Amino acid sequence: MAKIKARLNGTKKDAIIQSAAALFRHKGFKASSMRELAEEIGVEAPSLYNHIGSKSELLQGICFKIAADFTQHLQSVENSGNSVIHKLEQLIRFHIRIMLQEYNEVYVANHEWKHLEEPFLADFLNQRKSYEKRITQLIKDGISKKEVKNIHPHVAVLTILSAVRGIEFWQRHKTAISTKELEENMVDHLLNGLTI
Amino acid sequence: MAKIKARLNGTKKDAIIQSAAALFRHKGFKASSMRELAEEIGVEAPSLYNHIGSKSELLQGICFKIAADFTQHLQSVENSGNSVIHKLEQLIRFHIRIMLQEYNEVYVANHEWKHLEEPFLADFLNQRKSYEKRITQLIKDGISKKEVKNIHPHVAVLTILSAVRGIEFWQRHKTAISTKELEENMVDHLLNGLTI
DNA sequence: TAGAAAAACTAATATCCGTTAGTTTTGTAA
DNA sequence: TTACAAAACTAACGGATATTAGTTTTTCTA
Repeated sequence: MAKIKARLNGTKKDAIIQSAAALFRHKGFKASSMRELAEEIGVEAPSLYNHIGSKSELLQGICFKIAADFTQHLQSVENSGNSVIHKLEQLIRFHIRIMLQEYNEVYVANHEWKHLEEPFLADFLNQRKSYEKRITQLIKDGISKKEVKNIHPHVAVLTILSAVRGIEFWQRHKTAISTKELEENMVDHLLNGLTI
Repeated sequence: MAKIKARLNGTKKDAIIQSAAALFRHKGFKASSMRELAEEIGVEAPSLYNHIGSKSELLQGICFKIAADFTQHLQSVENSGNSVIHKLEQLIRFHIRIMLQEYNEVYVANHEWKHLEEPFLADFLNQRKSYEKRITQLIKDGISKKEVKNIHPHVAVLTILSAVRGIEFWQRHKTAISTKELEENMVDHLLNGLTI
């Protein structure tokens, strides 16, 4: 029987990908070896290849899974009939939650995508670009509806997406503040600013 | 005579560090080889060792140079007698400027520090922590002086520092917007928010 | 319980890496 | 021009890497 334990739901391949995400997050993709990954799972390195195709494939699995999650959520936000500010709030909250929930995967997608090989690299970057573009359009709509101040839309998107990525740092202080408090404060800051 | 050209001001070692920063930024530290670095400079790999001690030393040079720049600037801001909001503005503007000015070095310090070896890794992380802590204290002061809204100070610092790091992405669109416009918009967004 | 399929193992390979040793070339100063 | 020092070169080493081939063990199914 396989020594590689599948999580209660999911294949062994999924279990490997999950371990890989943790390892890649901790050491970086290039600095992570298949031998290390195998050891963490309790198996010899070549045994991994009964379940996966290659090391690169692991990175691809992680990056495209996360990209799909974000794209799908954006789609549903766009389709909701809410105000622009409310849509932005939904997006910010989703980013924060998925960052806390699937920390390793999101971190890897954010930091290690450059080690994707073509044509996956180009595909990934296109998806990112399209995601940014759609949020930029959202802000433009907000400006023309006078819901949002007349700010440079692309700069605003950049500011929001980057700020939200910073939740990565929060993993260290997880106990010091609740998810809810973190969410409320960051949403308030990004939408309403710091001044009284 | 040396084929390695020193920049008009600076030693050959400095020229190597500068090339290393560009290479590490583009491919990541672990994925960058000394042979690649040498080729970019127009020399064989072993020749580099007439000027530098090791690959690790290059990363150290980059990371600690940037850390020192930020710490020094924070010191001067703390010593200025300005209001808290103005101090925050100064910090944000400095981050944006140095990010645009020393892009490669800042990027590497932000993304590749985890490949520092001990005791340098611990030293670097301590400096980061201290930097964050001092800005957190700044915001606390602002709150008690009623200059800043009653927000969670650590979350605010996180939001600002992360947002500002996102200028990295801006290198791609450099022509589309001026530094000044970028600065004004981001400062306005982070201090005053998005709503009208 | 027998046979098939899945998944583990060992051994090995070719490649790449940072770095050292030893030598030769180049530039500088007398 | 000669001697010294700086910095280039070639060759090579020891170690790590992802992956393959071939074999044995384990597990599932009938």
